[in-house]
Amino acid sequence: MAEDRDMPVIDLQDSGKRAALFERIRRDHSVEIAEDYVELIADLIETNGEARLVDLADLLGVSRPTVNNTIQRLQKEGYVESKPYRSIFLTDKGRAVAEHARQRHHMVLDFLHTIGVPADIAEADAEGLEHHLSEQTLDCLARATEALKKASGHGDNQS
Amino acid sequence: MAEDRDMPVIDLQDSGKRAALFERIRRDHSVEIAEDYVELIADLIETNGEARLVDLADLLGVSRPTVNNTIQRLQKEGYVESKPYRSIFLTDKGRAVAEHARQRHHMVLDFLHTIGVPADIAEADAEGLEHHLSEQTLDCLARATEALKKASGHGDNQS
DNA sequence: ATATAAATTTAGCCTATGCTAAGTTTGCGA
DNA sequence: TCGCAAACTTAGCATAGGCTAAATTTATAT
Repeated sequence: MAEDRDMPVIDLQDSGKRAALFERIRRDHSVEIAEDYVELIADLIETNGEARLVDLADLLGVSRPTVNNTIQRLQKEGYVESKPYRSIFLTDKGRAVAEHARQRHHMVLDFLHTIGVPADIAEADAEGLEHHLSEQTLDCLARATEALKKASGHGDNQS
Repeated sequence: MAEDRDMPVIDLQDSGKRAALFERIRRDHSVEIAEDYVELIADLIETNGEARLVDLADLLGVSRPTVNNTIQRLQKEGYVESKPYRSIFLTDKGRAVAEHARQRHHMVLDFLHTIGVPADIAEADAEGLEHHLSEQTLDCLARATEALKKASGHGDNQS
């Protein structure tokens, strides 16, 4: 069991590089919620014709005031638009983010299904993963998914 | 490319299921930081013999008081132990979490390398992804990595 | 031995995200 | 039309995670 195991080998010298990684994580967090909201708002508008605060709260599992707060932040940041007591709309910026988020969501889900993760677990994990993929990783993931599909179904592909 | 595309199809009926997914995300967030700290503390102890607050702060890219706050929370939650003005130690619980986190980190990194993500991008993405993988997905990911390695190098491709 | 530097802690502030309880507005039905 | 219920907002609170500035403690070097 004497592999290379860990080799953490921390350069206390240049901690800046490592610090930058964590900085990205922290930055991502604030974007994550925006993406979840915006994606859900897009879905609601498509299926219901409008996005109401009360539906968002139910679907997100948080209280109405919480949604209200966040919507106001998202409005300040230019993702959504809404007038008091009216339903919520996406700005162009918001729509772009929603579309992007949805693409990533589909891709991650497709990948997870392809490697054999059960549907419900895939749904849950995708929700967490989709916010942490760079464009390049997304590309590689798409190619890997294709490769795996071909490899597994080379004789006969089910589904 | 006219696939099934979106099909959001929101069940306003049972929003509980969807809400549970987001609840998991929120819960994960509080665990994420704990994992990052604990993993880093383990690395520091291995390489330096001890984990000092000042090194953690530098490596994480946050201020010393911030680390101090978090360490105190982690102590309350039973991950670490430290007496005032002394360096930081892991509890058994903390060591277990660190080991688990490290395994996941390695696995994610191995996978990302295998699908051709450049090393520096893989490092950055792994940092975000590793906290959002269920055990089952981790298993599937390990198998997929093996499959891809075999597939790409089955004749004798270089590296 | 003691001054000084380095490390840690405390105090006080900010923002984001949650909450409940208590107003307002809107809109529908009688 | 007008009252009431549902939807939304405001107010006030909590926690987590950031920060800077100012103690305080520890360790080092002369």
